[in-house]
Amino acid sequence: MVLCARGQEGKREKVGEMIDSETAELRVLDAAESLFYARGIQAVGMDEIRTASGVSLKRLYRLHPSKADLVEAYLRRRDVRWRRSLAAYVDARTDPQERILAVFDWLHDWFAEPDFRGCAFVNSFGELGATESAVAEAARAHKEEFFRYLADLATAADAPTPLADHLALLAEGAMTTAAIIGSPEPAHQARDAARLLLDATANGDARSA
Amino acid sequence: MVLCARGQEGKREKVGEMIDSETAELRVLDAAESLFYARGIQAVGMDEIRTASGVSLKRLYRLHPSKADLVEAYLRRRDVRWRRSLAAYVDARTDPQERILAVFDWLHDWFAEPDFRGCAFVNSFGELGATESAVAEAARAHKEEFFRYLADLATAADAPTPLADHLALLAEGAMTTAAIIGSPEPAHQARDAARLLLDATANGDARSA
DNA sequence: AAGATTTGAGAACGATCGTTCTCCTCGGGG
DNA sequence: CCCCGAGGAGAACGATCGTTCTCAAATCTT
Repeated sequence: MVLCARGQEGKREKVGEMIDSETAELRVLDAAESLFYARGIQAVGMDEIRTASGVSLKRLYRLHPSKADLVEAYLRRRDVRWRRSLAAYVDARTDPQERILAVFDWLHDWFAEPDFRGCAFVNSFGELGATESAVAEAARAHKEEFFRYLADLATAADAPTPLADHLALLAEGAMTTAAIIGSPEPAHQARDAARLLLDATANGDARSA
Repeated sequence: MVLCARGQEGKREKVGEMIDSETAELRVLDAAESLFYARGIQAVGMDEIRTASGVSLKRLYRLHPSKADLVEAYLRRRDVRWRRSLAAYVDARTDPQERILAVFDWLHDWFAEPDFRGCAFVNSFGELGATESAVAEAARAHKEEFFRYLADLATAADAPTPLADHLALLAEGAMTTAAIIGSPEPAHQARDAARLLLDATANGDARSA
């Protein structure tokens, strides 16, 4: 993944201000993530990423030969970090039903962050999904991974298969609703709904007309 | 709302090719809706809307003095047409619970349309919500109206207040999920979940720990 | 019928942006 | 000590886009 053949020993370690390729890449990805997520992809120019990261344009284009490449790197990294953060939070609980509900607690914490602006993949899909197929594919893959994770949590709780789909819809709806109305409250509502669905199926499905 | 003082009688009716202001506005809005929805707002230039609508740039800018103005008109019209279409579909049913479930049937029909690409407001919000506050506000207002409609359906079915929020999250989640995975199936899943929630509360809330 | 006015088609303008190029600096090897 | 290649800062280039302007044709007014 790293473009320049990271290092026959310390060929270019220079002094003081000089930064090596790995930290340059980190700074670029940090800047790209902050800016792309906060303002949208098309609203952020490469020059702004250069300024925010402190990396020269030349090096920026050596690390990512095009903006499309940088966008893909941004989405890739956002996907793994987002899912890792969620999994770390859920792993603090042991009871299978509690682990499912913890997903919505984690969502609430996320929604309450001051710079929360919805799901980066939904936003990117809405902006570029029709034009850049790589973005559409990244969003699809991210949601698929997330849904698979929910499905694993559901089967661990002995919940029937469709429940995982229902949880996914609640979580997904909470994300976009929280973003648009600007409140973390949908996380609580989604958690309540998830609780009802868990209880309804646990108590035997009394589905009368 | 109409800019040019629509008509001391037929002041400008010309012949043949000439089109009057009302049909020009319709053609512009049709073109804007198709293009903005299909490809995103920033990906469509004013020149393309001119070509698609067959209206001259001058007239286009007389009807909508800026692209931002056209975008707001697009969102306004999309909001009322979308909600009108949904209400017409739901009004074909009389049973209060059936009316709630009909929302998800309507969603399924929408998702199955070949050019379905998610909720126009979610997409616009993701693309421009951080930059253009009018877009963010339009999305918020649209979701609020939709949620109010669901709340009315829920109270008509004697459902407890939080159920309306749960239905909203399911519908919202189904929209973005259907868009990203490219399948209308989430509508069925959301309908199933709604059904479970309706039954769970109808049968008395058996919430045990 | 003739001048005033409006319109459409499209060129033009200015700004922005992705990408590349230039120039200058700086460190290392003879 | 002097050439050399690499790197940084930023100018430059080409394309796109929102918006305005030009100019000629067509219409309305009188």
